[in-house]
Amino acid sequence: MPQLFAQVILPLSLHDSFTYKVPASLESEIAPGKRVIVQFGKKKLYAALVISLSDKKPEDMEVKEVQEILDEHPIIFPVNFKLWQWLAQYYCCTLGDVFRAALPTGLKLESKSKLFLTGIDEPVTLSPKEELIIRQLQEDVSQLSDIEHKLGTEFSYQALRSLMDKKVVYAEEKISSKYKPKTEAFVKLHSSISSEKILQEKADALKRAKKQQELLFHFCTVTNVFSDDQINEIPKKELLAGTAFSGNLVKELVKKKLLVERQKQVSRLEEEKIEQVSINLLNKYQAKAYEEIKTTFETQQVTLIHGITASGKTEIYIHLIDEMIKTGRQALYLVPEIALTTQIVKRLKNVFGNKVGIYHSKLNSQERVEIWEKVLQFNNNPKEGYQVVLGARSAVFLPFSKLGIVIVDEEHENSFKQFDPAPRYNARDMAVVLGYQNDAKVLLGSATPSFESYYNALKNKYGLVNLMKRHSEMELPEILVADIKRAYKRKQMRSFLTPELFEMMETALEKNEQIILFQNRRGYSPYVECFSCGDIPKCRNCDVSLTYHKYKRRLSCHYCGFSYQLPDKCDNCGSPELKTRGYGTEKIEDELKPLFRNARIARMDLDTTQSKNAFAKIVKNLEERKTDILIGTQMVTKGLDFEHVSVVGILNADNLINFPDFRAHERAYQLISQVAGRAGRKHKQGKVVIQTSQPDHPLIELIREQNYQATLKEQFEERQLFKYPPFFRLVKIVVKHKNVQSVDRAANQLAQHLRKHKQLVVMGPEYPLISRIQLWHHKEIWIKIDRKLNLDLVKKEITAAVKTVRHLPSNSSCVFNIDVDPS
DNA sequence: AGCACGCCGACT
DNA sequence: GTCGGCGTGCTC
Repeated sequence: MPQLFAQVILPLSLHDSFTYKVPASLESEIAPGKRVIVQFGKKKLYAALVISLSDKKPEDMEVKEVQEILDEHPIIFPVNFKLWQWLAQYYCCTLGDVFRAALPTGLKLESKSKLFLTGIDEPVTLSPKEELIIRQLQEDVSQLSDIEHKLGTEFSYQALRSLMDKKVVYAEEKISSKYKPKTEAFVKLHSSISSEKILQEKADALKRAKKQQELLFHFCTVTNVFSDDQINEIPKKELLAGTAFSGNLVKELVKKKLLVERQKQVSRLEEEKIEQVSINLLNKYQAKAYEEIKTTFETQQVTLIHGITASGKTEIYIHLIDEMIKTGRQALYLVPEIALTTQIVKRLKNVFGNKVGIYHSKLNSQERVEIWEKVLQFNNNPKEGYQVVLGARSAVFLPFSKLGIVIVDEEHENSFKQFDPAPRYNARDMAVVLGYQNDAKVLLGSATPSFESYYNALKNKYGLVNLMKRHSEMELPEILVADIKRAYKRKQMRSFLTPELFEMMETALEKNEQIILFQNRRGYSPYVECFSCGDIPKCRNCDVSLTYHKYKRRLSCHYCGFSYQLPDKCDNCGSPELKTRGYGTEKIEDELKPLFRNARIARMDLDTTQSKNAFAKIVKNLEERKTDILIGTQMVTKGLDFEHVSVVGILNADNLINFPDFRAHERAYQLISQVAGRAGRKHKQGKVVIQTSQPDHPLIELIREQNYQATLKEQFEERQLFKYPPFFRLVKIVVKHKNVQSVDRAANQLAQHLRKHKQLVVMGPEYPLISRIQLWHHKEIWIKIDRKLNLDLVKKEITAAVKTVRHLPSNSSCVFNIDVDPS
């Protein structure tokens, strides 16, 4: 038999795959899609993924051997790998990047250098730095990276090498599995006890060990032993729960061969007992939309549903999923990260029970591996595996084998786009590709569709279904515009509130109704300023002013996390008068208290939702009407259904409208509409107040009318004129370096190379809004690509240009990030 | 991403 | 003279 070789990819940002010899002993077991341990480079070990096998020996090179096979079955299917390849190509990244993004951490392994004492006790003289390393090893810290970290500048490679030369210390590469199945002790009756009679005899024999006898009887009661609905085996924990029996009694009974105890593998995923309910009936508008979607699916792979907030899209999704899974296929339901609230999760579990898996970033890596396996399992064992997955963007990578439908809710959300690291993918666009590759239907849903998706629908690339009726006879909210500037001039402002909003809030509170206030900035104030010299404290790593957080009394950078105690005098001139400027959510909360003394006020932003259940708690309090006024950032726009919110205030629309980005108007429209959608539930018309200093701005008027079509039209004209999506494709290249001159030079070189391709519109290089982040200087080049051009070819040219410039002298420490379809 | 190799400045 | 900085290129 000829020598077998395996092509593998590594979890590193490398373009090529690598070939390893397959030893004869592993030949029968190796297969594409399985992970193997290989050595790569001098000493590092990795879990690599086999992508193909061949018997051709690679020429002119030494080939190492596969050391071990990690998986019994492939962990991805060929169709999943097809998506990986598409992704690497489309987003101009390596397969290694995709590998890293796709697999949960628990399935990615990398060796660590570990140091050990040889145990030689001959007196050797050691230098102080050598002593330090020895001391760490004696304290049982053996991982090299830990020692380096703990000793900091005191660590020296020279000292380590010298210790190894003296044979006091030796090093080894260790790779170990991060995923350990969870086990639990289970107890069952000993197999020799085969009848009730034997059991009775054995129990009688225990009369001198009263406690043991009692426990045995207790066991028989809880397991219904020898009855029809007998439980064979129960968790020890459950057996002892609520009793005074000790674990030692179980041991005694095991010793006497009455019971058997063993460790059994259990799932980490909580199997809550959730009440199964039957699927809701659709109202006539929902039913009509549902039928329309099915009709479009006959001719279209992808359909967009434009359904206003509270029109009941979720129920339609559930009906579509239900229908699909009855045919034995799988469903993927994608939502933006923060929309993964208990509400949708609960609803889905209610309807689909344990067929549903939830996949999001708050899960730990062990739980993620178990979900991965359950999705994988569906192929061979549909009863045990997950047929429906509700997840955030990374759920597109789960190993589906029989995908039938993909639903992307809130498809306009930019949290579907991954910024960093590569692959910079958009899960909504990947969902469309998933649809084509798996012959699955794709439904994109939004109250304010992204202009890209709507364009595709208008061009008949996607089907389009409208749902413009709110359920339960709810009316659309009334939207009012309040002029901040005028109120200021007339000295009518109360703190940050215009008289219009203030009065509405008072009335609402009197009627015991709830209020949501939206402000797009967290912290107390976005910056502080010295009253005498005008100095504004800035981050020392980034090109931004520091945000003041009053509760922590700290100035902190929202880009790198750098923070320090608020100084009591100006760092520049020593004046004690530091003024806070602008409004963050924290300050709003602070100033609201004296204005509405009896109201219960809560805040929802990144700072108040860090702990695991904080978000759910805030939502719960609002639902249970323990909160009167909720102040929040973007977060309040997502998936919250509140019945008693009658007033929504947008505190300052100016910074949304004036944001220097071609999508600013689209975003402002979406954001304000989404927040506005929180107002007015059941039977009552809600009120929305938009505070702005530009009440006559055309966009404000369009938002007030909730005129999506006109906003779209106005923006389409502008985008066509200035060559922006959806008419042109965009690729953004970010050049980074710790040194300004180096970024400038490299970025200019790159722009020059790109401009050789006459068909490309190359903008820049320019400094972005924040030109330095974590000591790295940034410069951006934007490329506008005509949709008529061959995109693959253009990307090859761009990648080639980046490659050329990267290899130009002294550019090697420059970082080049290619971002396709930046958001 | 690591890691080694090689070329230049700082110090015993 | 050597140590160690970093810039460069390779890893099956």
